[in-house]
Amino acid sequence: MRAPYGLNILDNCLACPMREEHLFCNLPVAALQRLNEIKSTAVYPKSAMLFIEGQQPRGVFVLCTGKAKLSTSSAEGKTVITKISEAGDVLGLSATISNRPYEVTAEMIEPGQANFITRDALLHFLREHGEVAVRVAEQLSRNYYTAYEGIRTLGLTNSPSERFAKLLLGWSNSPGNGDPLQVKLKLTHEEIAEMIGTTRETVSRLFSQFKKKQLLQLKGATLIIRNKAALEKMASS
Amino acid sequence: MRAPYGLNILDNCLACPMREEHLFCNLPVAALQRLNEIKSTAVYPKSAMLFIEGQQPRGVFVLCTGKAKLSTSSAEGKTVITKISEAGDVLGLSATISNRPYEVTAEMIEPGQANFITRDALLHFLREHGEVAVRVAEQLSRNYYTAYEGIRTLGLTNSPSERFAKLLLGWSNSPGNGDPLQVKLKLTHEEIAEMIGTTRETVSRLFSQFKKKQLLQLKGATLIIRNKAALEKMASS
DNA sequence: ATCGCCCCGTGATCAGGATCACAAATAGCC
DNA sequence: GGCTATTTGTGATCCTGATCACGGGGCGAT
Repeated sequence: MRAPYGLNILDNCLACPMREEHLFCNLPVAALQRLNEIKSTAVYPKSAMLFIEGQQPRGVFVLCTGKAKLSTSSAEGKTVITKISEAGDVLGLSATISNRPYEVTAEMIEPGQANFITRDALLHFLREHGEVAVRVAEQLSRNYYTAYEGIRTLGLTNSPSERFAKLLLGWSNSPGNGDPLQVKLKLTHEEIAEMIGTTRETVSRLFSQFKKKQLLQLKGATLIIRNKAALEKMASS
Repeated sequence: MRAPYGLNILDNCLACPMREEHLFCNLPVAALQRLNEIKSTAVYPKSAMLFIEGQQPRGVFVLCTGKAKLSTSSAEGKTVITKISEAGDVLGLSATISNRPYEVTAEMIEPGQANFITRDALLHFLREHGEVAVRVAEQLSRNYYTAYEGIRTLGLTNSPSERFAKLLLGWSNSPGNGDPLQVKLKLTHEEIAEMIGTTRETVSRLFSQFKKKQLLQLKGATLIIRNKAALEKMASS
């Protein structure tokens, strides 16, 4: 098996090591077998676009490895990142289900593999396998909750510092990862700014301030949280 | 049939005059009949709470008549209104499906009737009637899109005036209603502020400015849009 | 090594809203 | 019809973060 971009390919969903943790992948064998037949697999380099905001939905992408950022932009070039997707996420689901244009752009920020399922194949598949439709509804609910959290933080929180604190805590409470106080930074200040609705400069200043206040520390690209309690107080202020 | 709060009760979904326009109500007769059996009907006065953010989901409400506002609040009492729900909307769906706490508070702002379906009954119903599960997925996708729009406007738009213009245009393009240039105002400035993430005072000033600029006009509680083109330019600026 | 490109840090300025504080107006309500 | 409670208009002040500007640093290509 070729390994472009230095990655191993997971060709068979049934043999996928992460199958169990992934909502959409942890299916009855029969369904998964069928899924395995209708999917096509590809590996993407960094900054590859899986799909672009406004395109007619071609189908869904199941992210197997790597990370992607989901973003939306305004006419004037301002951008918001709505989510950093990780392995196991299903991208483009709501657009594909409802047959409306993709509402976000999905761009790889870490190279990885994604399985693609065309809209037609997916719809057929869902009709055949009712139990999967429930998964779809679950995933949609999840997406909704995430979007919803976004609204809460953007709407209820007018200070960038508060949102910044929230973001840092979100990273440190990363799921599965036992509350690490160290996080590898993978986003540029610009991208962080796009996540919390502020500017690059402000993010830069926030890092400075937070360092000065002993809330955090930077070792190269590793972020160390020094005073979690204080961050939590800021975040919920 | 009693008519509390001056409203007629729609007791039978099959005979509902608005059945066709409502995504969740326009079902095959067999399914609707069953739905009719498992629902319970109630009429709510203004400012009645259907459910409150954080509560365990008891089930869903199908709004038959009237309007409700969906909102979420922070610890410090700041509030965002995420949506004004109209007849035909299904409230509490994602929370009920995923069995997570209601993520918003639903409060009637115009008295009306709602049919309630318990979580258990709904889940049974969905299993029996697969075609309805598709409706649910559709409705969830819809909700997602709405939430998503919220993020876009809150995140990409930092000026209240822009968001205000957007809101006005949203009203004037109200669905089904052939682009009326007149809209009956039903929200207080405070509530409008909560929709566009600003303060009551700013909304007041925005109305003044927009009137001065001949963009709109007020006749009592009726809003008349005077210069739609200009509003559109502001909204997409 | 050198160039060029993208990131990052930080200063100076500036404006738009948040906030506070009243007064006027309106809407319900008995 | 009058009375209270809510809603609205508007002024004054203040302050945060957006914007502009520029220099330094890292890193990959050639």
